[in-house]
Amino acid sequence: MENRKKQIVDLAIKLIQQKGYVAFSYDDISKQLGVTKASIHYHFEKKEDLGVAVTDRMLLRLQESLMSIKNSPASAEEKLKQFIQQQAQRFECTEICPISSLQTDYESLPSIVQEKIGEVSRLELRVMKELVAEAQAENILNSSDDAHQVAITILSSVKGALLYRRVLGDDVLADVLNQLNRFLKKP
Amino acid sequence: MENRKKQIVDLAIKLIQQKGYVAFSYDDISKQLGVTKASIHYHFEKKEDLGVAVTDRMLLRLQESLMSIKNSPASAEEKLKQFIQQQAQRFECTEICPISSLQTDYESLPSIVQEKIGEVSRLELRVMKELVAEAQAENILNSSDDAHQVAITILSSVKGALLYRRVLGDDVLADVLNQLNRFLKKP
DNA sequence: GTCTATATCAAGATAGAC
DNA sequence: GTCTATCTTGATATAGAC
Repeated sequence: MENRKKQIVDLAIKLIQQKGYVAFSYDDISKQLGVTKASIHYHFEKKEDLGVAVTDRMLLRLQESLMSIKNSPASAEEKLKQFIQQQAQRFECTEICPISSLQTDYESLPSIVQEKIGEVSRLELRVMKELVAEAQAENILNSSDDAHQVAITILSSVKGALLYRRVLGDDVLADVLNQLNRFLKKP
Repeated sequence: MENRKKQIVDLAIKLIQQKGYVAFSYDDISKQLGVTKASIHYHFEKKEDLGVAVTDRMLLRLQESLMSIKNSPASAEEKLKQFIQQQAQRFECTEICPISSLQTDYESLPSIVQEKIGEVSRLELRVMKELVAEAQAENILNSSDDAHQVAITILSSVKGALLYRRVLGDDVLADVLNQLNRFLKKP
Protein backbone atom coordinates (compact mmCIF):
# COMPACT_ATOMS: atom_id res chain seq x y z
CA MET A 1 0.00 0.00 0.00
CA GLU A 2 1.88 3.01 -1.34
CA ASN A 3 -0.85 5.15 0.15
CA ARG A 4 0.25 4.34 3.69
CA LYS A 5 3.56 6.03 2.99
CA LYS A 6 1.85 9.23 1.96
CA GLN A 7 -0.42 8.99 5.00
CA ILE A 8 2.58 8.75 7.31
CA VAL A 9 4.37 11.67 5.69
CA ASP A 10 1.28 13.88 5.88
CA LEU A 11 0.79 13.01 9.52
CA ALA A 12 4.45 13.69 10.25
CA ILE A 13 4.14 17.16 8.72
CA LYS A 14 1.07 17.81 10.85
CA LEU A 15 2.97 16.74 13.97
CA ILE A 16 5.94 18.91 13.00
CA GLN A 17 3.56 21.86 12.73
CA GLN A 18 2.21 21.05 16.18
CA LYS A 19 5.25 19.99 18.21
CA GLY A 20 8.36 19.99 16.06
CA TYR A 21 10.78 17.43 14.66
CA VAL A 22 12.50 16.57 17.93
CA ALA A 23 9.28 16.20 19.92
CA PHE A 24 7.28 14.00 17.57
CA SER A 25 7.80 10.26 17.73
CA TYR A 26 7.05 7.09 15.78
CA ASP A 27 4.75 6.28 18.67
CA ASP A 28 2.64 9.38 17.97
CA ILE A 29 2.24 8.34 14.35
CA SER A 30 1.56 4.68 15.00
CA LYS A 31 -1.10 5.45 17.60
CA GLN A 32 -2.92 7.87 15.31
CA LEU A 33 -2.86 5.36 12.46
CA GLY A 34 -3.83 2.49 14.73
CA VAL A 35 -0.77 0.38 13.90
CA THR A 36 2.47 -0.43 15.71
CA LYS A 37 5.69 1.50 15.80
CA ALA A 38 7.38 -1.33 13.95
CA SER A 39 5.17 -0.91 10.93
CA ILE A 40 6.15 2.73 10.65
CA HIS A 41 9.76 1.60 10.74
CA TYR A 42 8.93 -0.71 7.84
CA HIS A 43 7.99 2.26 5.66
CA PHE A 44 10.71 4.59 6.95
CA GLU A 45 13.53 2.65 8.51
CA LYS A 46 14.99 5.64 10.32
CA LYS A 47 13.52 8.92 11.46
CA GLU A 48 16.01 10.56 9.15
CA ASP A 49 14.36 8.83 6.17
CA LEU A 50 10.99 10.15 7.23
CA GLY A 51 12.57 13.59 7.64
CA VAL A 52 13.81 13.49 4.06
CA ALA A 53 10.39 12.38 2.79
CA VAL A 54 8.79 15.20 4.76
CA THR A 55 11.04 17.89 3.28
CA ASP A 56 10.65 16.42 -0.22
CA ARG A 57 6.90 16.64 0.18
CA MET A 58 7.17 20.24 1.42
CA LEU A 59 9.22 21.05 -1.68
CA LEU A 60 6.56 19.44 -3.86
CA ARG A 61 3.72 21.33 -2.19
CA LEU A 62 5.56 24.59 -2.65
CA GLN A 63 6.13 23.86 -6.33
CA GLU A 64 2.46 23.02 -6.74
CA SER A 65 1.20 26.21 -5.15
CA LEU A 66 3.78 28.07 -7.19
CA MET A 67 2.38 26.54 -10.39
CA SER A 68 -1.22 27.23 -9.47
CA ILE A 69 -0.39 30.86 -8.85
CA LYS A 70 1.72 31.27 -11.98
CA ASN A 71 -1.14 29.93 -14.09
CA SER A 72 -3.66 32.12 -12.33
CA PRO A 73 -5.19 34.87 -14.46
CA ALA A 74 -5.24 37.26 -11.49
CA SER A 75 -3.38 40.53 -11.29
CA ALA A 76 0.04 40.68 -9.66
CA GLU A 77 -1.54 42.25 -6.60
CA GLU A 78 -4.08 39.46 -6.33
CA LYS A 79 -1.45 36.77 -6.79
CA LEU A 80 0.73 38.21 -4.07
CA LYS A 81 -2.17 38.46 -1.64
CA GLN A 82 -3.31 34.99 -2.63
CA PHE A 83 0.07 33.46 -1.95
CA ILE A 84 0.43 35.16 1.42
CA GLN A 85 -3.06 34.10 2.46
CA GLN A 86 -2.41 30.59 1.22
CA GLN A 87 0.80 30.31 3.19
CA ALA A 88 -0.71 31.79 6.32
CA GLN A 89 -4.12 30.24 6.46
CA ARG A 90 -3.53 26.59 5.87
CA PHE A 91 -2.68 26.15 9.55
CA GLU A 92 -4.82 25.55 12.59
CA CYS A 93 -4.40 28.27 15.17
CA THR A 94 -2.11 26.15 17.34
CA GLU A 95 0.08 25.19 14.41
CA ILE A 96 3.05 26.95 12.85
CA CYS A 97 4.60 26.70 9.41
CA PRO A 98 6.57 23.43 9.06
CA ILE A 99 9.45 25.38 7.54
CA SER A 100 9.71 27.52 10.68
CA SER A 101 9.42 24.44 12.84
CA LEU A 102 12.32 22.72 11.08
CA GLN A 103 14.36 25.93 11.11
CA THR A 104 13.92 26.06 14.88
CA ASP A 105 14.98 22.43 15.28
CA TYR A 106 17.82 22.95 12.80
CA GLU A 107 20.63 21.98 15.17
CA SER A 108 18.96 18.64 15.91
CA LEU A 109 18.26 17.68 12.30
CA PRO A 110 20.23 15.02 10.39
CA SER A 111 22.49 16.86 7.96
CA ILE A 112 20.59 15.66 4.88
CA VAL A 113 17.42 17.18 6.29
CA GLN A 114 19.33 20.35 7.13
CA GLU A 115 20.29 20.69 3.49
CA LYS A 116 16.72 20.00 2.35
CA ILE A 117 15.23 22.64 4.60
CA GLY A 118 17.73 25.10 3.16
CA GLU A 119 16.50 24.17 -0.31
CA VAL A 120 12.88 24.64 0.71
CA SER A 121 13.61 28.01 2.32
CA ARG A 122 15.46 29.27 -0.74
CA LEU A 123 12.67 28.19 -3.08
CA GLU A 124 10.06 29.83 -0.89
CA LEU A 125 12.03 33.07 -0.91
CA ARG A 126 12.53 32.92 -4.66
CA VAL A 127 8.80 32.49 -5.24
CA MET A 128 7.96 35.39 -2.96
CA LYS A 129 10.59 37.56 -4.62
CA GLU A 130 9.15 36.87 -8.08
CA LEU A 131 5.68 37.81 -6.92
CA VAL A 132 6.97 41.02 -5.38
CA ALA A 133 8.94 41.91 -8.52
CA GLU A 134 5.87 41.29 -10.63
CA ALA A 135 3.80 43.58 -8.44
CA GLN A 136 6.49 46.22 -8.72
CA ALA A 137 6.49 45.92 -12.50
CA GLU A 138 2.76 46.59 -12.48
CA ASN A 139 3.41 49.57 -10.23
CA ILE A 140 1.39 48.16 -7.39
CA LEU A 141 4.37 48.15 -5.08
CA ASN A 142 6.99 50.80 -4.67
CA SER A 143 9.77 50.01 -7.13
CA SER A 144 12.36 51.85 -5.11
CA ASP A 145 12.22 49.03 -2.55
CA ASP A 146 14.46 46.04 -3.13
CA ALA A 147 12.31 43.03 -4.12
CA HIS A 148 14.55 40.66 -2.23
CA GLN A 149 14.33 42.65 0.99
CA VAL A 150 10.59 43.09 0.72
CA ALA A 151 10.15 39.36 0.07
CA ILE A 152 12.16 38.18 3.07
CA THR A 153 10.43 40.75 5.27
CA ILE A 154 6.99 39.52 4.25
CA LEU A 155 7.97 35.91 4.88
CA SER A 156 9.61 36.67 8.21
CA SER A 157 6.67 38.64 9.54
CA VAL A 158 4.10 36.01 8.56
CA LYS A 159 6.11 33.17 10.07
CA GLY A 160 6.81 35.20 13.19
CA ALA A 161 3.13 36.02 13.50
CA LEU A 162 2.25 32.33 13.51
CA LEU A 163 4.59 31.86 16.49
CA TYR A 164 3.06 34.71 18.47
CA ARG A 165 -0.45 33.59 17.60
CA ARG A 166 0.13 30.44 19.58
CA VAL A 167 0.38 32.32 22.84
CA LEU A 168 -1.28 35.66 22.14
CA GLY A 169 -4.31 34.40 20.30
CA ASP A 170 -5.89 34.50 16.90
CA ASP A 171 -5.89 38.25 16.16
CA VAL A 172 -2.12 38.38 15.87
CA LEU A 173 -2.07 36.93 12.37
CA ALA A 174 -4.86 39.20 11.15
CA ASP A 175 -3.12 42.22 12.67
CA VAL A 176 0.18 41.44 10.98
CA LEU A 177 -1.39 40.67 7.59
CA ASN A 178 -3.32 43.92 7.82
CA GLN A 179 -0.29 46.01 8.77
CA LEU A 180 1.79 44.35 6.08
CA ASN A 181 -0.85 45.41 3.58
CA ARG A 182 -0.63 48.99 4.77
CA PHE A 183 3.14 49.00 4.53
CA LEU A 184 3.05 47.59 1.01
CA LYS A 185 0.35 49.92 -0.22
CA LYS A 186 2.05 53.13 0.77
CA PRO A 187 3.49 55.03 -2.23
CA MET B 1 26.73 28.61 45.90
CA GLU B 2 23.80 30.70 44.68
CA ASN B 3 25.94 31.57 41.68
CA ARG B 4 25.75 28.05 40.33
CA LYS B 5 22.02 28.41 39.99
CA LYS B 6 22.38 31.52 37.88
CA GLN B 7 25.06 29.81 35.82
CA ILE B 8 22.75 26.90 35.08
CA VAL B 9 19.84 29.14 34.12
CA ASP B 10 22.00 31.24 31.79
CA LEU B 11 23.37 28.13 30.14
CA ALA B 12 19.86 26.71 29.76
CA ILE B 13 18.74 29.88 27.99
CA LYS B 14 21.73 29.63 25.67
CA LEU B 15 20.84 26.03 24.88
CA ILE B 16 17.21 26.96 24.29
CA GLN B 17 18.37 29.57 21.80
CA GLN B 18 20.48 26.92 20.07
CA LYS B 19 18.34 23.77 20.13
CA GLY B 20 15.10 24.37 21.97
CA TYR B 21 13.47 23.25 25.20
CA VAL B 22 12.71 19.70 24.14
CA ALA B 23 16.15 19.03 22.67
CA PHE B 24 18.36 20.31 25.47
CA SER B 25 19.17 17.97 28.33
CA TYR B 26 20.59 18.00 31.83
CA ASP B 27 23.49 16.12 30.31
CA ASP B 28 24.29 19.08 28.02
CA ILE B 29 24.38 21.39 31.00
CA SER B 30 26.35 19.14 33.30
CA LYS B 31 29.01 18.47 30.66
CA GLN B 32 29.50 22.15 29.93
CA LEU B 33 29.79 22.95 33.63
CA GLY B 34 32.03 19.96 34.29
CA VAL B 35 29.76 18.40 36.92
CA THR B 36 27.35 15.51 36.95
CA LYS B 37 23.73 15.41 35.92
CA ALA B 38 22.79 14.70 39.51
CA SER B 39 24.15 17.99 40.71
CA ILE B 40 21.98 19.86 38.23
CA HIS B 41 19.03 17.96 39.65
CA TYR B 42 20.07 19.20 43.07
CA HIS B 43 19.59 22.82 41.98
CA PHE B 44 16.52 22.19 39.83
CA GLU B 45 14.81 18.99 40.81
CA LYS B 46 12.78 18.73 37.63
CA LYS B 47 13.24 20.14 34.15
CA GLU B 48 10.00 21.97 34.74
CA ASP B 49 11.60 23.87 37.65
CA LEU B 50 14.46 24.90 35.42
CA GLY B 51 11.92 25.95 32.78
CA VAL B 52 10.21 28.24 35.27
CA ALA B 53 13.55 29.74 36.36
CA VAL B 54 14.42 30.31 32.69
CA THR B 55 11.20 32.16 31.92
CA ASP B 56 11.46 34.18 35.15
CA ARG B 57 14.93 35.24 34.10
CA MET B 58 13.70 36.17 30.62
CA LEU B 59 11.02 38.31 32.24
CA LEU B 60 13.66 40.00 34.38
CA ARG B 61 15.97 40.69 31.45
CA LEU B 62 13.09 42.22 29.52
CA GLN B 63 12.20 44.46 32.44
CA GLU B 64 15.83 45.53 32.74
CA SER B 65 16.21 46.47 29.09
CA LEU B 66 12.85 48.22 29.35
CA MET B 67 14.14 50.32 32.26
CA SER B 68 17.42 51.16 30.58
CA ILE B 69 15.54 52.40 27.53
CA LYS B 70 12.95 54.34 29.49
CA ASN B 71 15.71 56.16 31.35
CA SER B 72 17.60 56.84 28.17
CA PRO B 73 17.76 60.50 27.09
CA ALA B 74 17.50 59.52 23.42
CA SER B 75 14.70 60.53 21.08
CA ALA B 76 11.75 58.22 20.52
CA GLU B 77 13.21 57.23 17.18
CA GLU B 78 16.54 56.36 18.75
CA LYS B 79 14.90 54.38 21.53
CA LEU B 80 12.86 52.34 19.09
CA LYS B 81 15.87 51.58 16.94
CA GLN B 82 17.91 50.83 20.03
CA PHE B 83 15.37 48.34 21.35
CA ILE B 84 15.04 46.56 18.02
CA GLN B 85 18.81 46.33 17.62
CA GLN B 86 19.16 45.17 21.20
CA GLN B 87 16.60 42.42 20.72
CA ALA B 88 18.03 41.32 17.40
CA GLN B 89 21.74 41.49 17.96
CA ARG B 90 22.28 39.79 21.24
CA PHE B 91 22.23 36.41 19.45
CA GLU B 92 24.94 34.47 17.69
CA CYS B 93 24.08 33.84 14.06
CA THR B 94 23.00 30.24 14.72
CA GLU B 95 20.79 31.24 17.63
CA ILE B 96 17.21 32.42 17.72
CA CYS B 97 15.27 34.41 20.30
CA PRO B 98 14.47 32.23 23.35
CA ILE B 99 10.89 33.52 23.25
CA SER B 100 10.46 32.19 19.72
CA SER B 101 12.11 28.95 20.71
CA LEU B 102 9.70 28.39 23.59
CA GLN B 103 6.74 29.44 21.45
CA THR B 104 7.72 26.76 18.97
CA ASP B 105 8.01 24.11 21.68
CA TYR B 106 4.80 25.37 23.28
CA GLU B 107 2.90 22.07 23.03
CA SER B 108 5.68 20.24 24.86
CA LEU B 109 6.06 22.72 27.72
CA PRO B 110 4.79 22.09 31.26
CA SER B 111 1.67 24.21 31.72
CA ILE B 112 3.33 26.56 34.23
CA VAL B 113 6.01 27.35 31.66
CA GLN B 114 3.32 27.81 29.01
CA GLU B 115 1.71 30.47 31.16
CA LYS B 116 5.05 32.16 31.82
CA ILE B 117 5.95 32.35 28.14
CA GLY B 118 2.58 33.99 27.54
CA GLU B 119 3.45 36.55 30.20
CA VAL B 120 6.83 37.23 28.61
CA SER B 121 5.30 37.60 25.13
CA ARG B 122 2.66 40.02 26.36
CA LEU B 123 5.22 42.16 28.19
CA GLU B 124 7.47 42.24 25.13
CA LEU B 125 4.57 43.37 22.97
CA ARG B 126 3.53 46.01 25.49
CA VAL B 127 7.05 47.47 25.55
CA MET B 128 7.26 47.56 21.78
CA LYS B 129 3.83 49.16 21.56
CA GLU B 130 4.81 51.91 23.99
CA LEU B 131 7.92 52.69 21.97
CA VAL B 132 5.90 52.83 18.76
CA ALA B 133 3.26 55.07 20.34
CA GLU B 134 5.98 57.38 21.62
CA ALA B 135 7.50 57.63 18.16
CA GLN B 136 4.08 58.39 16.75
CA ALA B 137 3.56 61.14 19.31
CA GLU B 138 6.81 62.71 18.17
CA ASN B 139 5.58 62.41 14.59
CA ILE B 140 8.40 60.12 13.59
CA LEU B 141 6.01 57.33 12.66
CA ASN B 142 2.76 57.61 10.80
CA SER B 143 0.03 58.16 13.39
CA SER B 144 -2.63 56.74 11.15
CA ASP B 145 -1.16 53.28 11.72
CA ASP B 146 -2.33 51.35 14.76
CA ALA B 147 0.48 51.18 17.33
CA HIS B 148 -0.50 47.68 18.36
CA GLN B 149 -0.43 46.36 14.80
CA VAL B 150 2.87 48.05 14.01
CA ALA B 151 4.39 46.67 17.21
CA ILE B 152 3.40 43.05 16.60
CA THR B 153 4.52 43.32 12.98
CA ILE B 154 7.96 44.57 13.99
CA LEU B 155 8.36 41.80 16.55
CA SER B 156 7.12 39.10 14.18
CA SER B 157 9.42 40.13 11.37
CA VAL B 158 12.52 40.31 13.57
CA LYS B 159 11.84 36.93 15.16
CA GLY B 160 11.03 35.40 11.79
CA ALA B 161 14.23 36.84 10.35
CA LEU B 162 16.27 35.10 13.04
CA LEU B 163 14.74 31.77 11.95
CA TYR B 164 15.54 32.31 8.29
CA ARG B 165 19.04 33.54 9.11
CA ARG B 166 19.87 30.11 10.40
CA VAL B 167 19.55 28.54 6.99
CA LEU B 168 19.87 31.45 4.58
CA GLY B 169 22.80 33.18 6.19
CA ASP B 170 23.68 36.36 7.95
CA ASP B 171 22.32 38.99 5.52
CA VAL B 172 18.73 38.03 6.22
CA LEU B 173 18.57 39.91 9.49
CA ALA B 174 20.21 43.02 8.03
CA ASP B 175 17.85 42.92 5.06
CA VAL B 176 14.76 42.70 7.24
CA LEU B 177 15.91 45.41 9.65
CA ASN B 178 16.67 47.64 6.71
CA GLN B 179 13.33 47.05 5.00
CA LEU B 180 11.49 47.53 8.28
CA ASN B 181 13.19 50.90 8.58
CA ARG B 182 12.00 51.88 5.11
CA PHE B 183 8.45 50.80 5.88
CA LEU B 184 8.42 52.78 9.11
CA LYS B 185 9.95 55.90 7.62
CA LYS B 186 7.48 56.34 4.83
CA PRO B 187 5.04 59.21 5.44
C1' DG C 1 26.83 20.98 47.44
C1' DT C 2 28.56 17.51 44.71
C1' DC C 3 29.20 12.84 43.97
C1' DT C 4 28.16 7.53 42.44
C1' DA C 5 24.86 4.50 41.49
C1' DT C 6 20.70 3.25 39.93
C1' DA C 7 15.78 3.27 38.72
C1' DT C 8 12.45 4.26 35.19
C1' DC C 9 10.82 5.30 31.03
C1' DA C 10 10.30 6.49 26.29
C1' DA C 11 12.39 6.67 21.82
C1' DG C 12 14.72 4.88 17.94
C1' DA C 13 15.69 0.77 15.87
C1' DT C 14 16.07 -4.49 14.53
C1' DA C 15 14.80 -9.54 13.98
C1' DG C 16 11.88 -12.69 12.78
C1' DA C 17 6.89 -14.69 12.77
C1' DC C 18 2.63 -14.48 10.14
C1' DG D 1 2.65 -5.13 4.98
C1' DT D 2 1.83 -5.65 9.61
C1' DC D 3 2.68 -7.93 13.74
C1' DT D 4 5.21 -9.28 18.46
C1' DA D 5 9.19 -9.18 20.82
C1' DT D 6 13.37 -7.34 21.98
C1' DC D 7 17.57 -4.38 22.10
C1' DT D 8 19.97 -0.03 22.89
C1' DT D 9 20.38 4.35 24.09
C1' DG D 10 19.66 8.50 26.19
C1' DA D 11 16.87 11.29 29.31
C1' DT D 12 14.47 12.39 33.55
C1' DA D 13 14.66 11.48 38.04
C1' DT D 14 15.80 9.46 42.89
C1' DA D 15 18.57 7.50 46.85
C1' DG D 16 22.09 7.70 49.53
C1' DA D 17 27.40 8.22 50.27
C1' DC D 18 30.99 11.78 51.09
